[in-house]
Amino acid sequence: MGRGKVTLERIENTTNRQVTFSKRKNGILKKAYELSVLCDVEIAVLIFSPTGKLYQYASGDVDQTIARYWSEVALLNPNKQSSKSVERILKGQMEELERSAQSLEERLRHLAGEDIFTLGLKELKKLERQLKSGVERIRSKKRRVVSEQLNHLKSRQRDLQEENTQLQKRLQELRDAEMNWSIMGFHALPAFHQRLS
Amino acid sequence: MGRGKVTLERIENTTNRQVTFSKRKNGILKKAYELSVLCDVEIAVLIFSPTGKLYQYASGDVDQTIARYWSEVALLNPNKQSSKSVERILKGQMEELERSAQSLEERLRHLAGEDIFTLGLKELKKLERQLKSGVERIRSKKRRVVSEQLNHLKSRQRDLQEENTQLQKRLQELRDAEMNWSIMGFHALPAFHQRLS
DNA sequence: ACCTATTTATAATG
DNA sequence: TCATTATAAATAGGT
Repeated sequence: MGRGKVTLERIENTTNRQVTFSKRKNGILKKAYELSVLCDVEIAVLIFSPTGKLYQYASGDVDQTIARYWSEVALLNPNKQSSKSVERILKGQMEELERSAQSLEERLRHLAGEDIFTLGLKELKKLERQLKSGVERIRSKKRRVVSEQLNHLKSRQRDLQEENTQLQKRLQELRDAEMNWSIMGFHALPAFHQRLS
Repeated sequence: MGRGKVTLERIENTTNRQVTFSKRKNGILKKAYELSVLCDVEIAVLIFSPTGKLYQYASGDVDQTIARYWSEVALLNPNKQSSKSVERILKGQMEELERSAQSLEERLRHLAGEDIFTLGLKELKKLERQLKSGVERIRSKKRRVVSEQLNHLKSRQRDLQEENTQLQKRLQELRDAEMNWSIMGFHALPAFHQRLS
């Protein structure tokens, strides 16, 4: 919508691209706001400009929307929660736990209902067994949740530690390079480019 | 854009609201796609329909974009209040789970008490004992492990993340400074010393 | 779901 | 970056 028709590919002219970004970003954020008001829905938009700046809109709390997203995704594919974020995995396991607790409760409701006086001893013993195994299932799930939480946090921690080490190293290299320039003049500048890339 | 001008308030007619939601949702997702292509930017859109269904678009990986959002937000407010929100939500769900387990236990106790005269006394008492001790074991273990170890690890993780953010920032500053020298000559060198210190 | 009158977004331009 | 305007695109209301 404009004087020329748009072709759906990266705008090569930098200025045009930035101008278009600015305009369309505002457009999307406005539309997101309108949708949330008109239709009373939860929406979150995250945009990172070419220069890395963050623009966002959220009808409510961004974090809450993200949490909701995680729970939804965890429900949709319970198997793919492998190497993703800690919170997402936690959330998925929570949902699983909740489901199993719910089914147990359902069975309890049944048991506590009017049928209880009609049922014979055998049936009641059977229900007892089911209850026991249900509780045991929950217990083991909780155990698994705890151990997986710890494992994931530990591995995340290891990753961060590793990353920190690399960053420190990089920073030291930059300091070394800078020192070389100070001492030797600026002939080493190209080396700086190499170290940075 | 349509035959009538739109007023920015919740559409009360349910059918209209759903139709409008469907249309505008598609519009926003399309615009998000176009923006990502035209301007080569990272963007993520999360929409939850009135019925709770999730619609989304992300130029790359949603989780990665969310991760980038976290790091950016952490950089903007160093008081790191944002990441606590997710924790709060998860904690709330933990507590909900705990409450549900508690009510489960109560129901079991109640059930056992009522049926004590109808059924085998010994067996029911045994069941109750097992359930009580089982639930209590779960609860205490979870309390101990989650609130202590996990809390500790999470705070360490936050510290590391914070440190990483600072390091990244520092690196970026160095890159910026280097770029200035390339462009403007080396007049800015003293500033480099300041930035490093 | 499809149509089309209208509104809205925005590309080009100054 | 800001304002204008011609035009493309989105969509409200209707079928």
